[in-house]
Amino acid sequence: MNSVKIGTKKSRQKKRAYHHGDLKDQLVAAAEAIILERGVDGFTLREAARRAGVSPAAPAHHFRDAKGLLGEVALRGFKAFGDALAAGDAKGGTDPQKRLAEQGYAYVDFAMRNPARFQLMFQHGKYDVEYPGLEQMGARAFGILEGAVRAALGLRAAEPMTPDAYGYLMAVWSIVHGFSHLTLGGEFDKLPGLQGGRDAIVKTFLPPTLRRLPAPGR
Amino acid sequence: MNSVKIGTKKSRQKKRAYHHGDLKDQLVAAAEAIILERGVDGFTLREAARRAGVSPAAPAHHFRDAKGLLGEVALRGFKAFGDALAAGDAKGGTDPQKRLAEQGYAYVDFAMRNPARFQLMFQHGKYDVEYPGLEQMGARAFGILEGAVRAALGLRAAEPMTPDAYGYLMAVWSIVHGFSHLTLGGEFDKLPGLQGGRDAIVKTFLPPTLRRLPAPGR
DNA sequence: GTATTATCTTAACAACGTACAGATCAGATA
DNA sequence: TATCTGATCTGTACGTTGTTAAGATAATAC
Repeated sequence: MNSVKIGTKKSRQKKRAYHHGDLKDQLVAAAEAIILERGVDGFTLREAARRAGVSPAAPAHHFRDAKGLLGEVALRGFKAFGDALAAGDAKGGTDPQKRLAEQGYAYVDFAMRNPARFQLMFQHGKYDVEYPGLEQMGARAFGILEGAVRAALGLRAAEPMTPDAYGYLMAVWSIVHGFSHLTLGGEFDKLPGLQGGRDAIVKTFLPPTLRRLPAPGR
Repeated sequence: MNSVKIGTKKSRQKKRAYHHGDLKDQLVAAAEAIILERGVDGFTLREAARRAGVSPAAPAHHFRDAKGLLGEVALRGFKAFGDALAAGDAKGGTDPQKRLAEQGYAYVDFAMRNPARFQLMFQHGKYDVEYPGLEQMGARAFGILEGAVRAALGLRAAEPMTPDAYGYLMAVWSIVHGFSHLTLGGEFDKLPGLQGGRDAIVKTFLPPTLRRLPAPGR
């Protein structure tokens, strides 16, 4: 009845071949699913291997150890995070204050849409911080935020950041990060009048919060 | 030569008695030492038992499980945290803005002085959130912060919090919490000109950050 | 003094991360 | 085509973890 495709290299085979063919990516996908379902602490390398259908020793050929696999997850997280911040920045157009506000919203929005990834990314003990490319990907995301702060303060690219600029940057970063962290931690859940889930909370309270960001004094 | 005190109930004995006598507190002390040395993830129940000089099964008579022990640690953390916030509040005197700023400083200062405890307290998955007394101790600490916000907005105790008041509260909480979390996470370490350790960072940059807190609009 | 209860030990179990040796397969070389 | 080489995966095993069950010991109550 059904036509059967067999044995071609890329076709889905009922019985998995001895060689998996796509193990690395599937381990990453499994890891992301696990931390989403069970939290960052709920991750185990063996469970990831189980979901990919391989033995517990198989991942070692693609990642140095469990923290290495989570390093790859963090790397992809910072990539997506940077992209989200850049998109927010672009959405802000030429108005420096709007760029900053849009980036702030994008920051929190990313955390809401990627809770497990976000929480992993800021738990340095959980993954291999030396994982190749990770540091620069994090620096890239940070740089996008710094760019908007520089613009808001009228600093050119060559100009060094002033102490006041650093203070401003830290204040902006602190407020969006704190908001994200507290929301994901459920700390705001106790507050009454916040029915409607996290999205509603963000939509309701983030704009006025960002509006409270200090105007640049320069 | 030496006079020997033996067998009195409270005296330190070279060979520990079969009954420990002070196991619960020593387990808590050991747990706090471990998370300080090795991070929250570095904690193991067996290591805590080892340091207290008892078998791995002994803690079960004082705490339901490992998360229960960390629940006690978190409980004591929230107690000390609330005390610190209250002290800051008192230091602010009668000026509502000063009360709030002093509490903000106390918030960050607590995190800097109790990094492991602070990080544990805001990692709900790590400890038993149902641990007796924990929820109310957390609510107490939160209430102290809310009190200063109410005062800053001129709200009486009986008066309900307005949506704007909640927004203000969340902004204040977010900024001090985000600052604490990012500092402890080492995220600010990359920023140049911040040599001198965390204490220096706080002393230099927290005051201007707090000065950027929005004035109450009422 | 005896019984009860609280406290601790010993022993065991399943799950974990990881290392090691060997099996299997893909692709290059000849 | 045949063989070799390296990459990929399995099977097995070791030490560590949290937790439980059964028994030993000491403090307390009666």
